[in-house]
Amino acid sequence: MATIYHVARRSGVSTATVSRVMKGGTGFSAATRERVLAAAGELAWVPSGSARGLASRRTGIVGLIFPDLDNTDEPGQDSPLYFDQIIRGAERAATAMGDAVLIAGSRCATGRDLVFSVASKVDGLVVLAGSLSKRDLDQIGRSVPVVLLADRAAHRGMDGVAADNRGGARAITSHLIVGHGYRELAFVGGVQRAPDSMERFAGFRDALKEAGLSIPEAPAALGGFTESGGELAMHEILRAPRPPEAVVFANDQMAIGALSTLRRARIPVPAQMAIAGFDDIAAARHVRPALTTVRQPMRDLGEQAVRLLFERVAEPDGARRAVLLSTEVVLRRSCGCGARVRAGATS
Amino acid sequence: MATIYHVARRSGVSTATVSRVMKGGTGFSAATRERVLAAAGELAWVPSGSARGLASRRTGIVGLIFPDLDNTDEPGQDSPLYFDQIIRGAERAATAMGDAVLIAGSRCATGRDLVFSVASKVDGLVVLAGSLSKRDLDQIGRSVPVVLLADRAAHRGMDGVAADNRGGARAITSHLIVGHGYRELAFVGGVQRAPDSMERFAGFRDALKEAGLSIPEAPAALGGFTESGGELAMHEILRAPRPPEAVVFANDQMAIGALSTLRRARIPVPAQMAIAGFDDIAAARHVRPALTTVRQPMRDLGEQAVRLLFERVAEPDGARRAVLLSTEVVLRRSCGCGARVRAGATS
DNA sequence: CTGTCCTCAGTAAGCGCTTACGTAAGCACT
DNA sequence: AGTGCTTACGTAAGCGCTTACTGAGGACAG
Repeated sequence: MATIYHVARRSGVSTATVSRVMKGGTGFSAATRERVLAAAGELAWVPSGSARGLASRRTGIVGLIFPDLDNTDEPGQDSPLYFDQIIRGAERAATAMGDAVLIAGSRCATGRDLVFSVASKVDGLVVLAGSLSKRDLDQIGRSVPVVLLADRAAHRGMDGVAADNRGGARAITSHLIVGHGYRELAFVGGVQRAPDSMERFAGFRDALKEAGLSIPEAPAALGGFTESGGELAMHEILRAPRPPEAVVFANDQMAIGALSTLRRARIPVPAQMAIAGFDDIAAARHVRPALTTVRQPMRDLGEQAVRLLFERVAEPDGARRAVLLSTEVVLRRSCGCGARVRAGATS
Repeated sequence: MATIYHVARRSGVSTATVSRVMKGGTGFSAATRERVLAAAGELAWVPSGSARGLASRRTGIVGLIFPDLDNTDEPGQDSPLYFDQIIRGAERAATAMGDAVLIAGSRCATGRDLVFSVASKVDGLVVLAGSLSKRDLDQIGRSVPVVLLADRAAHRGMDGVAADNRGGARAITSHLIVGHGYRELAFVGGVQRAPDSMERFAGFRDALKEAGLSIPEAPAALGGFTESGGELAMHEILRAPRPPEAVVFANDQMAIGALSTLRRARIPVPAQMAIAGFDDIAAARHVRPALTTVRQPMRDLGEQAVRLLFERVAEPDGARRAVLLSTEVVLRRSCGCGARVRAGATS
């Protein structure tokens, strides 16, 4: 394999000049530049990323840590976390700065080690909520800059970006109340104490309070964030002496499961019961009735997180920042809206 | 930031020993090991990936090049290429070997440069079909091992893995003919000369020939792989004096678009016209009628590609290999099947 | 003619690891 | 005591770049 020395010799300059040309800075003539580039081309030389990284203390890579990339979803199922959109957003922001994105799931066999190995290869890390224990997070934070993604509680001294779950849930619930006049609403959570679910429930309660309706202490049911969980949750709700007019789910998957249950029970949606989800996964448009939901700006989340990371890398001691991205209510049939209309954004 | 020297001094050993301990090999006592690990922990030391890479000529990273990660899909739309599944498969295989995955899209502003920059940071590259020109591919291939993903034509001297598009299309078309007795079939392609589309069309023709039916020269229409393209293609097909009984689409997106057109035209599916897609995207289960389609083993593709890459890295001069992964017909309502049943795999 | 500044380019000292090689000590067996 | 093997560890030479420093030469002002 060719090295910078070969290229330098072949083009008759020093390695310093080759380096300068490759970095694209200044300090060389046009003629020199051409000679160097020609030599590099002829030798098919690609500067070693490792050597560059070592000498310049910048790898040109940002890391993205997911909780469980390696999960065993049925193929053909949506991932509840929209990994791909986040990755794309991150990739876009990184590419704009000439960086690449290294990804890793933390929940696999060798997860923890992997994370540390990734940390050693990057200039900074974007960590999704739930990927790391507080301890590991702290430890990692001591060796590279970290931005938390979708972690409601900005960790001590770390930057964070998240979607406005609470505002989104409030907005969609208000739409149900104000736009359609429902007075009996229920909320279905994912799993006990899941931060996303709790925030969305808080937003749900905000809207009820605002409308002067009575506020439940806890979600009417829990569905584990899955379709089948949503089916069961809906069964539970139907068992109540007086089922609600509308129910808000903590994510789309559960809402879609609930739709199946309702179809089987021959309960017309939205005529007899209105349904709303959260996330706007791809399937939400395709189920019948199409699902009213709240869109999370997943791609923007990834993009902003990486931007924040760059800022932190450039200025390690700047003030920490917590960015909150607004969500968007997407109105479809399941809430009772006739046409597909989009409401404004929250916050 | 701590270095190996600090750790060595603190634990009273040489850097060589620290290195050996970190690599997890042999050549040190248990007591030494503990001392080193303790020192490393106290100093929050993470070995520099760059330095490691430079000294050992292994970065522990595999690269994944996509054509257009940075595309501007509507959020909430499926990506036609199942990027996330491929990424997961790749990540799984890489993680199993202790490696991480670096991803990059090649079609963005700085795409080409990015690809070369990625090439310099990895031990090998998995390149998706359509990401690189033959020239660039050759050039990259001269500096790192490359495995082609989903590229029908294994490039000179490169390993490749792909799904059995032709076999899958043949299988699903045969099902339409043999299973349901349709004799008038049409095929809708994506874009002119798109390799995937052409292979699937070839499989479609195989099945017709096998059944002794007359074989069209070209697809009945082209839909550009998008939903709206599928809607238009179906309009075109309906304009024919005698529309077919069944139509096979080169991907699910177009088939789903076609379903919309048919619903609006009040043509019952599958009663009056049967529909089949290709890919088994998430939405295929959710549209009504649910879409009969062919599942591509996307995750396996990613996994196999990375495995192949490791083999090539380990043995640079071994014989090149081309792996063909079988596809699976997924029967749902849109072809005329009553219940959701799964047929066997192809090839 | 001298001093100053600017441009283009070379010299060489690292960057933080890995690893080939060397050494010393311990042990078993002559 | 000598030989040979094994284990445990240190020495030091890189790996292929970047960059601070230095310098040569030319342009230009005084």
